[in-house]
Amino acid sequence: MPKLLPRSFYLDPPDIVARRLLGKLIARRLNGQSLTGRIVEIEAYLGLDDPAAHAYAGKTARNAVLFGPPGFAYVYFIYGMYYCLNISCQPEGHAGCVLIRALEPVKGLATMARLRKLPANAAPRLLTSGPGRLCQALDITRAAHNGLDVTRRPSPLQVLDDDYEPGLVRETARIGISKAVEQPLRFVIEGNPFVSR
DNA sequence: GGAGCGATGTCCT
DNA sequence: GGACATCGCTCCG
Repeated sequence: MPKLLPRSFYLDPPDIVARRLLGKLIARRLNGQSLTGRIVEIEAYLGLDDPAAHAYAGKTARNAVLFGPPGFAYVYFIYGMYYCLNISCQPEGHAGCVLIRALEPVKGLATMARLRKLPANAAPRLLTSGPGRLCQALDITRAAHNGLDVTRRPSPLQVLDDDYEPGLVRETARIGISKAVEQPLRFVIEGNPFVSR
């Protein structure tokens, strides 16, 4: 039986937490069904000293969750179309987070395909490989999930540990940003086909 | 299989 | 007004 990750799991700096979250499960409870995916790609965003982070400019209404306690979902709307899922890290007052960039779909693939508006037999790679895609596949929105505690039971959004051991972890530069591009704060499971692009 | 680009809402300057 | 932690579509080879 997978274990719910406790709040203490998220107390450390984002790069530590990001690496440690690889291989863990995101479980989305939707209409009595469980949509589950394994984290295979993730990025760390630091606080006030990371120009690429949303928290860089200081606390605003949008990013307030980042400055709160660890273990809470930070969901934001991007490019007028997509949502991205983050989890806050570090003690209250420290604005670190991790961005979930890709999942390996585990359970509920047919529902994920429907939510992505793809045919039921669509390639699994198209379901959750990318931060915008995985939010669509799991029906994660800012209105419903921003500020949600992911360490609580029950919850529509949880992070679980099923003792899966990821193989080799590769560390790379982050994707899609224009500032602090050189920092190696992206972590992927080496060779996993569900890593984005 | 890769480069180029348009779609489209929200927030900050 | 511009930037934006994206995606899917074209067009080209």
